Amino acid sequence: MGLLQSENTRMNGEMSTATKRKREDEAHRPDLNTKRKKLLETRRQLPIWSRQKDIRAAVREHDVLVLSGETGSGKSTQVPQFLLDMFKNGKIAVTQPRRVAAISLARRVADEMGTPCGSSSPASKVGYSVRFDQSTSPSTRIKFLTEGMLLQEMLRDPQMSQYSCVIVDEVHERSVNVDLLLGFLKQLLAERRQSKNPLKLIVMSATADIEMISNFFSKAHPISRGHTSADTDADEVSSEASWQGFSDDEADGAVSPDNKVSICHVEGRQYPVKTTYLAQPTEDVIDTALQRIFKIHCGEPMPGDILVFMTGQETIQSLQKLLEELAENLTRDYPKLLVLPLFAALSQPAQQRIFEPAPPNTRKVILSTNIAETSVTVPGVRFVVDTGKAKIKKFRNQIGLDSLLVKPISQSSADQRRGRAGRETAGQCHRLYTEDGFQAFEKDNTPEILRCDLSEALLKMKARGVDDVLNFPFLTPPPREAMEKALMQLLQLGALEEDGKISKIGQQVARLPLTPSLGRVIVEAATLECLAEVIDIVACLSVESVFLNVDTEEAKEKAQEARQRLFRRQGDHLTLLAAVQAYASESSDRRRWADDHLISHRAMKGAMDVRKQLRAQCKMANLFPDDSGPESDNEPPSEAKSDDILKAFVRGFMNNVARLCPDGSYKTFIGNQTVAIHPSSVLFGRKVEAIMYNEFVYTSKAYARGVSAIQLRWLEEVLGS
DNA sequence: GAGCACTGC
Repeated sequence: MGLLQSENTRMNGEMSTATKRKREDEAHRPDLNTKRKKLLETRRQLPIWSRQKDIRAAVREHDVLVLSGETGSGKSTQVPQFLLDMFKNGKIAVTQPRRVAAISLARRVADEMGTPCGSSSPASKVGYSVRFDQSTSPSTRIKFLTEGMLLQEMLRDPQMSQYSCVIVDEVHERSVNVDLLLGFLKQLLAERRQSKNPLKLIVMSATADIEMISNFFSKAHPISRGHTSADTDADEVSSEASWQGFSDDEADGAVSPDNKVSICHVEGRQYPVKTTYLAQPTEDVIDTALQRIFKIHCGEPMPGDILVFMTGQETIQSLQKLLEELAENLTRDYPKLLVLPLFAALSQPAQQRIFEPAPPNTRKVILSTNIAETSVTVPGVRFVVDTGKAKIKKFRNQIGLDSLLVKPISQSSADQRRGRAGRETAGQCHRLYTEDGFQAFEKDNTPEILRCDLSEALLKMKARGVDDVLNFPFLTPPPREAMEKALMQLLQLGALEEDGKISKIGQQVARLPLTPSLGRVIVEAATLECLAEVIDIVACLSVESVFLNVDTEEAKEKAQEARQRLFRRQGDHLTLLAAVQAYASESSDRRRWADDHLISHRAMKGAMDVRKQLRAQCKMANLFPDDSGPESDNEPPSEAKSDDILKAFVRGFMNNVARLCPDGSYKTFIGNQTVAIHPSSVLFGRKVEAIMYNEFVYTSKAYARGVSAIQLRWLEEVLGS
């Protein structure tokens, strides 16, 4: 009752809108039903439709179902609906790696079920929850969430008691979050099996790795006998070849007949794609791509757009220039060519252009980074040209440096790229490498957990009560040294006690949507009484670059002039603070202000969202001094306060300090590595006693990003605290 | 004097 009450109170503020929405929904109810019926026809055509009984039986009889299904099988939308009536007392959670996917799947499933979506009506059965946007109702039965969101929920409610079933989708992408989730869920399954409220888990992944995933779930936990399956209807289990209870398959007899994991494969629906390779490896992939694009354009009938996978902004823009020059010279016998770049840093309207239909008699060529491999679906593509390379980030824990280098992609990544040509009709994939080259690729992408700084993952585990992180059930255990390095880092931050248990500070940090270093900065700022200011800066650091890149000399001068008022000699941190304060106090036209200052409006809006969230969380954690609200006054900080702000950052980034050497270079305080100030920094080209930086990235050389000038004596001061 | 692929809380 109390809970219900507060739920109502919370909704009160929006009552008028909510009531209005409800009336609208009721008026549209016949519409919802018509839509549902119409969609039912489409659903029946999906490959997965005929497998409903199998899937239900498997979930009834086993704790875990590992389901592989290629693109177009319909698994993400249908499986939750197939299972819904089996879980009368709890919700079904469905995780997705990306926000847009979670939201659009929720909308689609709501339409298919003939129910309103999310918070639009209290009767809505399908909702979603992503950062900054939670849309559920008291009647929500199926909830789509991002992986990170479910992890946060798990920290607050370790038993996940509101869910009877968790579906983890797109596991083959192997984000750190999905690896953590699966480890936690494996432990939770064992706990909940003993309870009145057992948990079912469905893991959905690409075909290649279902065996390793089912091994993961069946191995370390001993088989439980006689678990609840009162309503089992054995007749429903079909014996199709692609369907296996694990016992049929396991030759070594390690798993008993009533094991708890089953696997199931569902065919996808893709059009055939003809694949070609080079006979000889190419020296100049841009030139080869250029020639191949023209060969396709001049040789293949219309319609059919071309999607080219490349490594980054720079190569994309140079190929775009070459293509446009050559396209000028095309005779009237050929269709026109429209070249469209696609990468994440591109403005939203520029990205939208790929969805607009091309003018008559024009073929689109989309030059894209990896963004088109998973995040963005480009319509109308019949031809894929694949350079076989991508920029891949890897953390080197010995020196605490991220490298971001061009590397060959994996075979599964190459196949994913190829699949982009067969979504609407039969297509072609032109691989700009040899078949031997393809065979030499790694089979799968290296899981992120083997490539990243582990401190955040380990802190989350500690916060969930996993004391022995070295023996955590990892799908792919990271090297011991990497984990030890991360534990050392957490200890140094004061997030762990000497005995390895999580500290009070660690608990506070783990709840924040930040890396442990940035979280520690927040906690330090609270004691130095500069929290509001530090939140503003941290908010900027956790979004894409606030200051826009400018290409031309002319634009650069203009930007320099417009931003002059914002620049602070101490460095990037106080400059970001000045930018946020100026933006926040701009009451009339913020977009125009951003444009005038060559500041990304999108990034600034993102920073304001993060700021709001961090302020709320810090208030909840009582990090603000008594009665002082999180509202900063937008006053420029005094000299002393500026120093405190930077000291707070030094507390979280003690290993990221470098001093100026007589030869004019900067060398890290720990490890004596050479580091250059990144050209995007306001300190670029300046010489100061010492610098502190948030990121240490190796691209063409080792760069420091997010840089401020500090005094070396602060280090001792901060360490004393 | 030279520039970061992509997600997520």
